[in-house]
Amino acid sequence: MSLAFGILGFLNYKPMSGYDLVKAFDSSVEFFWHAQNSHIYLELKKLEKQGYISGETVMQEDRPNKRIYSITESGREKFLDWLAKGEGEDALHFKSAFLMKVFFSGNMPPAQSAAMLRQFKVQCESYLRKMEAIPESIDSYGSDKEAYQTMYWQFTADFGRRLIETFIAWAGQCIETLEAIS
Amino acid sequence: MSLAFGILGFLNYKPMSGYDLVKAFDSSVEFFWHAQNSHIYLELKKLEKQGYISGETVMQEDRPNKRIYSITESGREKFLDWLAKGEGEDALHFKSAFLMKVFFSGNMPPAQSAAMLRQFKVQCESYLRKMEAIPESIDSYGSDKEAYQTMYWQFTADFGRRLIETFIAWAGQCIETLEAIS
DNA sequence: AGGCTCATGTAACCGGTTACATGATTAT
DNA sequence: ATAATCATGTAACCGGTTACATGAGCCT
Repeated sequence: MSLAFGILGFLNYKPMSGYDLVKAFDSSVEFFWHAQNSHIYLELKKLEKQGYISGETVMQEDRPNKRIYSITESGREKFLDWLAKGEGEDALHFKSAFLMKVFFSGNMPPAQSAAMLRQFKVQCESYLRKMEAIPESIDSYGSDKEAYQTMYWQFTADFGRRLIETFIAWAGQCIETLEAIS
Repeated sequence: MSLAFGILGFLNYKPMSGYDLVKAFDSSVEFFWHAQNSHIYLELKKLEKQGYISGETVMQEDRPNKRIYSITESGREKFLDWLAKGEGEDALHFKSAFLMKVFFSGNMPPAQSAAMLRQFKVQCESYLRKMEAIPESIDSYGSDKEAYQTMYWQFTADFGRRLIETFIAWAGQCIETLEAIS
């Protein structure tokens, strides 16, 4: 259900095409909600059929025609309802195949699991460097009157940074422990 | 695919029934891989059909009969292959509807989003208290020769603790920021 | 009498992924 | 020439969830 709310959220800012939405997802919520373009187009059709958004085809000459979607009143209502009610227990819910692998890593030699964790740590570090550019890009994007919107974007970006830092610290300690016993 | 590997991982320790597996998931990997009992039973049938596990019905008098599954050679092979190869980019992948809500929280009054975050923080704190008992329960469960298995269980539990602490610190800072502007 | 533990499932559904397909225009 | 950008989709599949169903024995 959540992709639908993401779409409604973006369309609540302003009308957009499927293509615009793909880019919006990619450049903002990507790290905690990856969306396939195929999925977005599917969901747009569904939301339109349900009356939460309405699309209008815009003819273009030098580019392919496009379909611009706007949120409807009932869509806005649905979105705001979703926003207002807390996630409850689900807020903490997440899935990680990587942690499952760590859980069962007693089945390989410590040297190998240490190598796996070292590789993971390196990945985190390079991801963190990429993330460090995000706060500025948010500030430059949302200027003027949207300032109180961008604050929340900053919050999620900040969480991303903290999460990666936590991963790095944790992996570092696991590696130390593994090195100590071998 | 990952539930399958979780099942193979547990059956690699020792043969178990579906019921045992439900409990095993619940009391160990639950926080990063929740599994429905219906799903586990479904997956067991599938894995048996594929030849990765084999089941044997055990008759009981005072309790319902049960079906004990053991991992096969090809199952063990598949499991170890999965373990050995890294997750690549996917290791960092996760989804959070809660963060999506935060991202769009500019659409409600700051007081309301602050309340949401406060509630979230309280939830985290009570979850953390529950988690603090886990390390001991792991130590008592995996005694003696399994010591080097339990180390990895400790790793994942440790990550869980750090994650929740990160959530708490982050939420605290968000709340402060929100209070400062209102 | 009521609820928990043991024990196993089916059916319908849904959210999301993978793979594939098309085609013009514009920038390098 | 080649690749990227703009722009939109379809079909098959799959992993997982929700809701429901059953029933004996044991504990309080």
